[in-house]
Formats: sequence, C-alpha cells, structure tokens
Amino acid sequence: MREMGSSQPTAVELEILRILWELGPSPVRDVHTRLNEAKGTNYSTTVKMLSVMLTKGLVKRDEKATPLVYRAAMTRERAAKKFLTELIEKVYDGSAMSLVLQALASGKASKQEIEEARKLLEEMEGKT
Amino acid sequence: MREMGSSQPTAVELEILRILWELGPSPVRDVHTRLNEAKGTNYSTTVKMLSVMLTKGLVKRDEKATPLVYRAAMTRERAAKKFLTELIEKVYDGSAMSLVLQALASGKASKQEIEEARKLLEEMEGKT
DNA sequence: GGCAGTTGGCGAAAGTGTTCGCTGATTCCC
DNA sequence: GGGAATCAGCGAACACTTTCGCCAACTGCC
Repeated sequence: MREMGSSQPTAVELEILRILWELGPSPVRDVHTRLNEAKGTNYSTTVKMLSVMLTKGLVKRDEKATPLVYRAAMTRERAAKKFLTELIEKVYDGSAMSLVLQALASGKASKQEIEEARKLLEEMEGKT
Repeated sequence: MREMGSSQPTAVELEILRILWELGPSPVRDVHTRLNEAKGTNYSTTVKMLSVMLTKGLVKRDEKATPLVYRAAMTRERAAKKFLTELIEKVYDGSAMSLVLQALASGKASKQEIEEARKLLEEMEGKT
C-alpha cells in the first residue's frame, strides 16, 4: 500500500497530462502521435498509460465518442498549484513562500516576468 | 537507462534530505530515528537508502568519522530552485513564472508573506 | 458479406524504487 | 579477553511504473 487519496503523477503520466493540456480533449491516437515523437514508444503503451491514469482519476474520458476521447481531470493551473504545494511541503515541511520565490526569481525569470509578478502580488495584497 | 546527470530524488530520498537539512550532518542512527518515527521503517532500510543516495551523489559522507557522518550534497535553497525549475519545465514545458506565482499565491500565502515577497521582487528588479 | 486498417484491452515482462534479513566488523563495557 | 550492542553492507524480495505482444472488437470500403 502507498498513500491514500490522489497520487501525484509519475514522469510519463505528467508528460501525457501536458499533451492533453496542449491539445485539449483528444483520442488516443493524437496523444500517441505526440508521445511517440517525444519518446518513440508504442501505441499499446499509450493506451495502457491512459487506462492506468483513468483508474487513478488523473484523466477522464467520453465513453460516448468513437474513438474514445480523453481529457485531463485537472486544469494546468490547478495542477501547478497542487504540485507546488506538495513541493513546499516536501522540501520545507510547510510554507516558505519567500524562499521559494527567491529561488524561482534568482533563476530563469526575466526582468519582465519579475515586473509582472510584482504587479500580481500588489493586486493580491489589496484583496486579502 | 534514464537521464544523464543528477537524478532528482524520489519520495523517500527527499524525506531523508529534509531530515539532513533539519539536523545538519548526522550519523545514520539519527537519520533513522527520524525516518522511523515518520514511517516505521527498519534501520537497514535507512542505511541502504543513504548508500544509494551516496552513489547518486545526493548525499556525501565523512569517511573519517565514526560512526560515519552523512550530509546533504545540496542546500535546501538550491534544491528548491532546482525542483521548481523542473516543475515549470514539466508542467508548462518552459517558463511560465507568473502563472506559477499565481497558483502559489492563491493558495496558502498570508498577507504578510505576500508583502515580504513583493519587497523581495522589488529588490531584485533593481539589481537585474 | 468480407478484407484491411484502426482501436481498445489484458496480462506478462522489464525497469526502478523501497524494504529488510542476514552477516561481519567495530566498539563498548565488565 | 569476551560477550553484548551498535554499525555497515550485500543481495534478494517486493512493490510500483513503464513497456509491449497479442488478441478481440469495431469501422470503412469494395
């Protein structure tokens, strides 16, 4: 046994989620085309991964469509937030926003992005 | 085969890193005490994990000390930055700082944290 | 209807991550 | 020195992830 609740996606699962976020709801074939470009895996593998992810609740599918259409069960933004919270939890065992911010910003943030982020924070400050 | 370079830590490895970050350089016994509290695992497991992590370069150890003393190979801040960059890469396939920021901030950030972060960003803006 | 191509799925194999039993080596204490 | 406790490590077992071979159902076309 492992954790309860929703497990966080593994490497390939995340890759598939990203594809679904980009393409929107898609049949297996389309997901596979992309996945195959990136990793050269087999069609069966994609089918299997999607079915595993369906079991885990990471994706949903439209049973009525033919061929079946899959979509991510979670929006990109929601997922980002979730992963980030988990990350903070795991690395800092709790909240440490400024440290994470610092880490992020000292990295690959452009001047423009920093400016954008600053505005965003100001906005939020007003609303709290 | 997998990736080249330094693999990112798995679940338990991350847990051990966090313990080392909290305790500072420590003998296996101390790490184990903590890990056992959290997960009830065996002493052998801790030893093994540390040796695996040593191979992967995630931790280093002082060979001269008895008992051997382990320490994280990376600071917490550096790790946070690395993981975050990876996260952005995985979820957004590139930089999308403001979105991530938004996700983070809409979560568990207190007014005080937001204020702190804002100041930090202002500072950085000046320096870029 | 009947063939060719596509789709969906099962179950087993291969690859990693995680756990521990067992075994020596070392240290401590009397 | 000698027994008990601690320490370190190996290799095997187990669990979970990822891959795919093979087969059945379906679709479209003549």
